[in-house]
Amino acid sequence: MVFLPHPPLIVSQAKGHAHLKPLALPPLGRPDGMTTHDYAFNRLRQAIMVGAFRPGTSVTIRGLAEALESSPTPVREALRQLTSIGALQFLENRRIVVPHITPARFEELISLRIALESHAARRAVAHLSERQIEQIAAIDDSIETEIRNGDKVAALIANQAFHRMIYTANPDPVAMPLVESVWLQLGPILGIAMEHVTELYVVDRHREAIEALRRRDEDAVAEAIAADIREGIGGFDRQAVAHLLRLAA
Amino acid sequence: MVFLPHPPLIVSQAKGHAHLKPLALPPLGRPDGMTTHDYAFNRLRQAIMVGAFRPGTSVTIRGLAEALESSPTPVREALRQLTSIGALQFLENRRIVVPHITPARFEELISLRIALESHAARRAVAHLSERQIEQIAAIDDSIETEIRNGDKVAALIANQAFHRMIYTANPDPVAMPLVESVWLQLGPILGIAMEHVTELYVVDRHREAIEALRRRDEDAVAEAIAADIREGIGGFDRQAVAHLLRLAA
DNA sequence: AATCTCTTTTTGTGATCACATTTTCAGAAA
DNA sequence: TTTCTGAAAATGTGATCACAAAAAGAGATT
Repeated sequence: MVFLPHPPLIVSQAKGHAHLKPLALPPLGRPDGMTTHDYAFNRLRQAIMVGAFRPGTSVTIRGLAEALESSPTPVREALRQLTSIGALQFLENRRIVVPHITPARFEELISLRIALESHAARRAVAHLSERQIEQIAAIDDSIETEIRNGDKVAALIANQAFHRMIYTANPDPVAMPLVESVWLQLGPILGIAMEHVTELYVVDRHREAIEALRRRDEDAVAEAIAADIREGIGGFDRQAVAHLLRLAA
Repeated sequence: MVFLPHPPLIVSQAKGHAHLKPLALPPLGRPDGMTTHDYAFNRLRQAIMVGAFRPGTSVTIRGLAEALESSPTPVREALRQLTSIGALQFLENRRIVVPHITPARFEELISLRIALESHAARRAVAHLSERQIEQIAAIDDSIETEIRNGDKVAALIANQAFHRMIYTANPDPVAMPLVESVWLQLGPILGIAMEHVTELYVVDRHREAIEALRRRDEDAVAEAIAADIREGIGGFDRQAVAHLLRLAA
């Protein structure tokens, strides 16, 4: 597997949003052999998940094709896939936009995250090896490192890796794609939050979860994950969300 | 909206499965104005959800394009979307197959259905109007009618409509797409089961759910839905699933 | 009969083009 | 200044084609 370097990706916005500065998509290695479509899909997905797009942003097939140095066909496939998992939305008039978020929808998504992830965590406990638990603890350390470095995106990605590593210990991780779908839908507001939050702090439910994993205590793991979400991103109340959305508008 | 009639759809299987008889996809109206891609997606999705494809079946882009009287481009988009929601799988060698199911994966999917749908039901209770509850009761009646008619597919679709109507009462039904993803993944084994189950019987947890809805008792609704799943399709134990998969192989 | 090899066919991929719809925008009219 | 109108540009859609990889099949060899 050879990883080709890739320049930062600048996406020109649709004309109606010309006042917004072009977005720089985080670079992402492209293993050779990977199809153009797959590359486009993963690149966009990653960008949305870490909040590189604002709610309501509209993108165009040709624009992305140009940014990714390819043609409309594979990009359109990638965009269609992204709509299937709730990351994008094809409107009636065929424009492609990042879905808007309302406080109510935000609340639904958080509540769904809690239900889904505490379930996924519970179903993973029995399958985790001691070694895997130590790797999870290591990821948790890296989160704090990234926070100290002030690299919010890196901290966010590490936080997702923490959760993902737990859930995918299950040999049939059927819940993982659904979890990622919810993450993608929360991505845009997360991006806004990161712009307006000066200091990231880590909710220390991770240690609690790791301890519970070591004890193989399914209920405690599920509860720690639920609390982590509730006190983390879930801590935004309706007013805070509405405020953030106003700031971004 | 004009609905055009459409002939039954015969999908020629990939060569390696030539011994299987061609599958007839249930017809589905195509509103004019609907894109070719959308039509292909919905038609295939519906077919998979009601068990028209066996696990392991492989499909080809050109084959489906011919069956749908269109070209590869929109079909490929539809197939890519279907993989995003777990209904299909692109293998390493680029063949497109209906995912295989193992007893363990089946169990995970059922357990996920329970977690997801009892959550979705709970979050819908407060939003259901009296009128909607009566409509749900009417759908439940239609399920029994279809069963008496011996129309398994119609009964299955009505059963899905019953669940869907509850969950989508939520004005932000963010869980619904995830629920449908799980339904799609269970579709193929459901199709096998229907071929080998002579008599459909309805688990009478639906009445229980409806009663709980009338009382606005969220816990009781969630528990009734969970029990409905557990005692319905979830009632297959590992042995039964393994047996069914052997029969289909 | 089973295995290997080489040719033929099938299949997924992605670029391109024509078409219809939508959006944008300049200029006229109120 | 605001609103309306029509031409020009941009955009999504879907069919087609060339290419490379994979699968299938025929024939030879063991």
